[in-house]
Amino acid sequence: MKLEDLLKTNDKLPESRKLVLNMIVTANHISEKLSEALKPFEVSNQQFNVLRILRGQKGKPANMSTIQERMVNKMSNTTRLVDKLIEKNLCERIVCPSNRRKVEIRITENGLDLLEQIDPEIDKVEQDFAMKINEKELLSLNEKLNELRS
Amino acid sequence: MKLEDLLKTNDKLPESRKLVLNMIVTANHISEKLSEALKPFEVSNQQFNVLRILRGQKGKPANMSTIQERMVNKMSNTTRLVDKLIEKNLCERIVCPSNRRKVEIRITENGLDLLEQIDPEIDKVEQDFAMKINEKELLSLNEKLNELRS
DNA sequence: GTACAATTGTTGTTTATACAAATGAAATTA
DNA sequence: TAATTTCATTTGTATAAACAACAATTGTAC
Repeated sequence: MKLEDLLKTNDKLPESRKLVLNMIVTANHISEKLSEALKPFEVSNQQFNVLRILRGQKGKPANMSTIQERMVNKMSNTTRLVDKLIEKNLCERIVCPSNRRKVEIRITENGLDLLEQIDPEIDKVEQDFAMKINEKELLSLNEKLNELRS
Repeated sequence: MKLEDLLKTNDKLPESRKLVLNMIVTANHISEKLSEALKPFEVSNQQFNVLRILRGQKGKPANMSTIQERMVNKMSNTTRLVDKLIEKNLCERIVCPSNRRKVEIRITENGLDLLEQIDPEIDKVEQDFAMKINEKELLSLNEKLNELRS
């Protein structure tokens, strides 16, 4: 959908402003699709993000700072996010034996099971989204997005 | 910055997933730049968005539903957002005389003055961001983002 | 005109987020 | 070894967002 139609404006916007608005609107759009897909599983985008990070550890536990630096949305409150996951028995927290300032967060069997159920749904959302452009465009778009953050 | 470095992952991600993550991360990045620029003026991204919509009315008042449909982040609570702007004397609300369910929101002189101060700062952020790619790429990127929402 | 549905905004409540300060443990240093 | 600094995480608090319920006004059918 054209940006101007979406924002229902008649004004001619400069391309740089269009880019900024387009980025934000498009990212919102895909975030909504993701959270819709996650809804039946009762986990938020952020909670899902943490679960995937924990699975990515492949058995090794993660501590708070590791999770935080790998998150898509850097947010201050990883503690409370992990608390939610623990309540749902999707991960567990143990005080690190070698350094008691640290904690070790580990995904549970339960959490791994849930991720396996969720995976195909998320793949579908991601592919439906990316499918809108062709393979070559996809690769170049990913490169361009990297450049925009430099 | 490369996405994999940003998320500090060693896993090879499929391009469709990269696109989704890249979009979200890049949009967060630009939103942060915007809210940094707005900070000295003590308005949030959303409040700024509403102010620009009101200015775009060119003298005509807007009602709640108009504002809502033009907002970049569709959010339920336009009422309270406008309340904040009224507190700061940046806009005013009058009950619509022809239909008393409706309200008419109008930007104040004060609000217009503030926008004039803010404008160059935001332009700068937008241009710094878009500058990272060349003019031709910028145009094609904007088109591609439109397609991704279709 | 009265009843009923639709429209337009507002409010209440719960949950999430941002930022700063506090806690408690470990490492450093004097 | 006592005091200080640094580190890793947690907690407090204020603000914002999401979602549902509510209220007021209008339009329409009878």
